[in-house]
Amino acid sequence: MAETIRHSWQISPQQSVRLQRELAPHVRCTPLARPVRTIAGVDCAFFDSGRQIVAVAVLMQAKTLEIMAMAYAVDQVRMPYVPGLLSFREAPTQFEAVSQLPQSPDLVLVDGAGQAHPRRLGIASHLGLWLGIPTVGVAKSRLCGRHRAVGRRRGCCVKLIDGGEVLGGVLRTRDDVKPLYVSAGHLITLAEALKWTLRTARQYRLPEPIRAADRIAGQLKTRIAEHSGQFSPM
DNA sequence: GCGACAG
DNA sequence: ATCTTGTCGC
Repeated sequence: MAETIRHSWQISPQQSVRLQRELAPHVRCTPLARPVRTIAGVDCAFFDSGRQIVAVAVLMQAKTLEIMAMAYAVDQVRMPYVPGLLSFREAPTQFEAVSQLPQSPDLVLVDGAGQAHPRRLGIASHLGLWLGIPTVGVAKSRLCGRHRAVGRRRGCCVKLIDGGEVLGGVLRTRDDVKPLYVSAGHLITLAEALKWTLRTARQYRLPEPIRAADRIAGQLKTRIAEHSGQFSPM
């Protein structure tokens, strides 16, 4: 079975970069080892003036996208947002949320990069190493790499290249809508990552698992803030 | 030194 | 990410 990684999340930016270089070689973009029957989507929202973070994990039936369960975790924000070091800010809480699900997902869709990262360890890959299960990185914008223009129709896709290697695919999930930057996270191939991203993106740009997690996180931050005596005029 | 830069 | 109503276009 896949080995999992454990380390402290509270380290300096310099140590974070060193750790990423150390962990990247452990990521495996190999074919899915088992059929995907359940898929989870994870996303975060910030509140309390950016001092707290809530991560949500939504479990769905892979075929019907019916929601089976939802779990969340709240934490104090300990790291600022630094391009390239996003996982040190959001992954700890996301890991906790996914761990709270009643059952382990066969695949996890993460909002952010996977292999399409300067040091090949975007948040999807990093979270995958911690969970020890397949993950896909689905970013709404580009972190690194270059690519040609993407066809305007749903399903059109072009390679995202950096340093001579294919890091991911720029995929159009809806006609004439800004494409998504998809890359393998861990324990999955790029082709499979693209297939599952397109397959779960029905009538919206984002895959349903991530979209559901995003929406629920937005509702939760407001509810949690109100419950903890913060200002919420009207 | 000058840009670029997931969420 | 977050602050936020209406509005241009198909």
